[in-house]
Order: sequence, then structure tokens, then C-alpha cells
Amino acid sequence: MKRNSRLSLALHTLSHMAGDPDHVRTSVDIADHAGTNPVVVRRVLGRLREAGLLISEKGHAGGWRLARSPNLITLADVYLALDESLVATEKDEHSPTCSVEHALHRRVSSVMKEIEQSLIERLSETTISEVRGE
Amino acid sequence: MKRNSRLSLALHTLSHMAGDPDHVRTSVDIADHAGTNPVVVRRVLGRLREAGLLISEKGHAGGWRLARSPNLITLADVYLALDESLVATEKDEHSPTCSVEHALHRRVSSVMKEIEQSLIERLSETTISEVRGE
DNA sequence: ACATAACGTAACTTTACTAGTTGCGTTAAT
DNA sequence: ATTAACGCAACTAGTAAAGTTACGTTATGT
Repeated sequence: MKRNSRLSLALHTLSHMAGDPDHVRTSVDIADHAGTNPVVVRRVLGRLREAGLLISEKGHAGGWRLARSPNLITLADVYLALDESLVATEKDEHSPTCSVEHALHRRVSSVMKEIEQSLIERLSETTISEVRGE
Repeated sequence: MKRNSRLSLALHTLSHMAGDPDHVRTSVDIADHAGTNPVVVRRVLGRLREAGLLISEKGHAGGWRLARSPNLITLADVYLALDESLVATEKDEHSPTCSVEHALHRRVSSVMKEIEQSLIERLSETTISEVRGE
């Protein structure tokens, strides 16, 4: 499948839930709709549960549903819950680098942090209810 | 090695060149300094040559040097030359999707394009000369 | 002329990450 | 007790980037 599909899967699923919040969905149903595997669904939605966006219930009539009203869940909430960083963060590994590289890294990192922050701000302007009717 | 290191390699190399623009460097020297392989260097710097930022010369005394003054080369020039997109672009593949997914994709894509644009603007504010002395 | 030292490029291997899959334990409704 | 769901660990498969090898081309210098 494509890469970086966790955010797509999460947003897609939550958008559908926003349209019918009382409907409890199983990971199998969600996976079928999204064209993926139930374990992958549980993996991704599990992050959203940890972040308090979703509730999952085990057992016979179990499944997934929103933890709060869909107009109180923004795209930023989902993005942050997944710890995604669509903005590639420079992963520093090699400690013993030259001074030029240090200066560069500082400069680029600060720009990337700014950008990431403004991305989050923009995403927080839209709720998962709103996105449906765009 | 780490992922997405092309931009790091390119910026690092150009910053050094900015400090001594007349010095012609071989891909072996550059690779040694950056802790990578000469072929990788030629691959990455080749993109910068295509974009008109670098000049390479073959033969005995060949090597790499800046194509213009380092204070006329911005971080954005390098970023664009590599066609990097640090901002993850949603790669759409599956044509037959539901309407909710379409609406989502439009919304997220438009935000990402905005963000990418502001990243480029920020990067264009710094030249490879300036970054050294930060 | 010829040897040398550089780039250019194609083809292959390695590495790292993500998605996908299998299997099994746990939980709760019927 | 059976069934149908999640939770999770472990493994496999696919993919993209880096790394490597090999060889051709080009220009310099003796």
C-alpha cells in the first residue's frame, strides 16, 4: 500500500464516524471500507484511543466510536495523536560533526519547527464534521 | 545511513564551498568529509548542477565548484533543485474512493500546499553564505 | 602518445521503514 | 459455552533511499 497512509486512514475513518456518531464500527468493517487490514486499523486507531479521541470496546458487540462530539475534534488533534510529522524532521545522529554542519542544522531545524507549528494551526481550524461538507 | 540525507549532504557541501569558493573539490574529498560515497555525492550534486548551482569538470584536475557567488544561492534554491518536498505530499493512487475521502483529500492537500509554499519562502531568506556565521 | 585522475551512469546490493499477515490471548454479549 | 470483538506480539513483504561495483568518457600532464 502507499506510504504514510496512517493519517489518511485515521481521518477517513473519523470523518465517516462524524456522519453517524452513534454507530459502533468493528475493525473489520473499517478495514473493508478503507481497503486494508483489521490489525492495521486497530494499530492506527489505537493511537487515537490513547489520545482520547476514540473509544474501543472489546467483546461480542464491541467496536469503535468517537469519544466526543465530532465538532470538537480537529484535524490537528488527529495529526498530533499520530505523532506523524508530515514535515520531515532532520534526524540528527552523528554527534561529531563540523561547525558548519551544526550551524546549518540549527538554522534548518528552526525553520522546520516554525513550519510544523503553522501546519498545526491551520489543521486546527477544521473539525472532522466540517470537512465532510466542504 | 539515515533517510532523506540528500538535502543535508547538499547544504553541508555548499556551505563549505561558500567559505572557499575558488577551491575545486573532488567527489572523493566531499564524500570523505560527509562520511558517504563518491557516487552518492555525484548523484546529489548532479541535481544541483542541472539546476545551475554547481559546475563540475571532468578529467585530471576536475571536480566541483559553485556556479555563482554564494550570497546568490539560497537554501530554497537547493531545496527546489533536489525536488525534495520535506512536506509530505499525499500521493493519491486509488481513483475509486468515496466522497468523504475526496473532500478530505482536497482539504488536506490545500493546507499542505500552503505550508510548502511558506517553507520555500522562509528558506529563500537565507543564503549559503549567511548560514555559516549564524 | 600514454598514463592518470577525475566525472557520468548503469546495475546491483544493502538497509530501514511501513504495511500487511498470522496467531493467540482476553473480554464481553448472547 | 459459544461467539465475536479487541490487544498485542512476531513475522513477512514491499518499497525507497543509500551504498557499492564496474566501466566508459574526458581532460590533464609528462
